[in-house]
Amino acid sequence: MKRHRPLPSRSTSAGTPKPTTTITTFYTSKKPNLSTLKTSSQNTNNNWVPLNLNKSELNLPLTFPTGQTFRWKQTTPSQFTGVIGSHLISLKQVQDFSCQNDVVLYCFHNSNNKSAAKSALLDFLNMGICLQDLWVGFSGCDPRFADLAVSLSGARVLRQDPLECLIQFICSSNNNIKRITQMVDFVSSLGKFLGCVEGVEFYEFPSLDRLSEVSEDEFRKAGFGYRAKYITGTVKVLQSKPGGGVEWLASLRKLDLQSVIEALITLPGVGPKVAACIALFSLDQHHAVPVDTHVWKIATKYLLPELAGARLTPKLCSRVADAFVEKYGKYAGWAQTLLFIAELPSQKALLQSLSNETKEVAGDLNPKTEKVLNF
DNA sequence: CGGTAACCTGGGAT
DNA sequence: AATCCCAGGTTAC
Repeated sequence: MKRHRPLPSRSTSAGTPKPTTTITTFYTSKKPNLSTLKTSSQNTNNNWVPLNLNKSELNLPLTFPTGQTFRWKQTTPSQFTGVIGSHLISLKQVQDFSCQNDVVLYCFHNSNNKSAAKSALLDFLNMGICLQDLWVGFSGCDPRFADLAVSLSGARVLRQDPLECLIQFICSSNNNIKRITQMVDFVSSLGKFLGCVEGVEFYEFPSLDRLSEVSEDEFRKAGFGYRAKYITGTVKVLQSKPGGGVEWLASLRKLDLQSVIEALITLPGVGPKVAACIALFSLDQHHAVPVDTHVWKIATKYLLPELAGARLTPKLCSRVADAFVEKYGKYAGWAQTLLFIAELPSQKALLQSLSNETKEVAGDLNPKTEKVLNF
């Protein structure tokens, strides 16, 4: 149907016969020097501090590795590590036997200013919003949501830095998680090195100016494919904004969803889906609903069965988003997040095994299997 | 203006 | 072995 491997495209390396794929070194982004390494590895004796919440407000594995950020890494089985601004932070979930519940702890690896780091963390976690309250509402208007919520509690929407979010989701288009992560890692490595945790390197996200120093060709060599020109193009447009691109992005937080989407899709590489992701995950647009292939399947299955079989066009895209808002209200994006997670192969397997525990025999592993019975 | 064919890339299915 | 298909889409025709 589609797919033809045509002519070498116009813009890039037409005249340069590349001696095959030697991963050239880019912009030697200052190798981590010994002193920084030292300050960051001192934290094997770091102190963990409890956050005042439990698993139903924040479940780490249902929040970090589920596609809203590609910058956080699982550094131990129970621990996730990432960067917020210039703060290198780990979170981990442990059992608290005294109250029969899981507790989330945090640890600052490089922050002199603990209170600044703490407020940055709470802001990033969107802690001003009570997940349980939202879910009570969603469960009330959707019994299927209520079922899923029991097994998947604590799937929270983060409040990320807009530039960081924008670049990540430009990388995500028509792409798979593994390669998206590689690409985001490359972008990250352009920023200031902050330290290692469990052998994993962490960097501050690069500034717009730093990003503008990287050419389309360099992004291509780093494996960005046709998204290379999206990145350089978007960076250029942002830099042209009066007052600066970062300010411009931040100003979108005060606008209504429609205006936010319209503004974002003027950036190259940003269409309706990516715009909705940026709006929801970084611009306080809680009712933005990113409609991708997964959500489309969910919608045609449960929400708009009359559209089953149709292809996902931009128009239907917004129709699905509208249907979500109609059903779930002002925080429809948060509802979508859980429904999306439930569709992920990993979670699907988990839900399946949970049901099998009560059914003793592993039955149908077909992902098409409808909701599992709970006795 | 709405619908389709290209588009980088790599892994898995046919 | 050669193609096709898909992965949290966007763009240009």
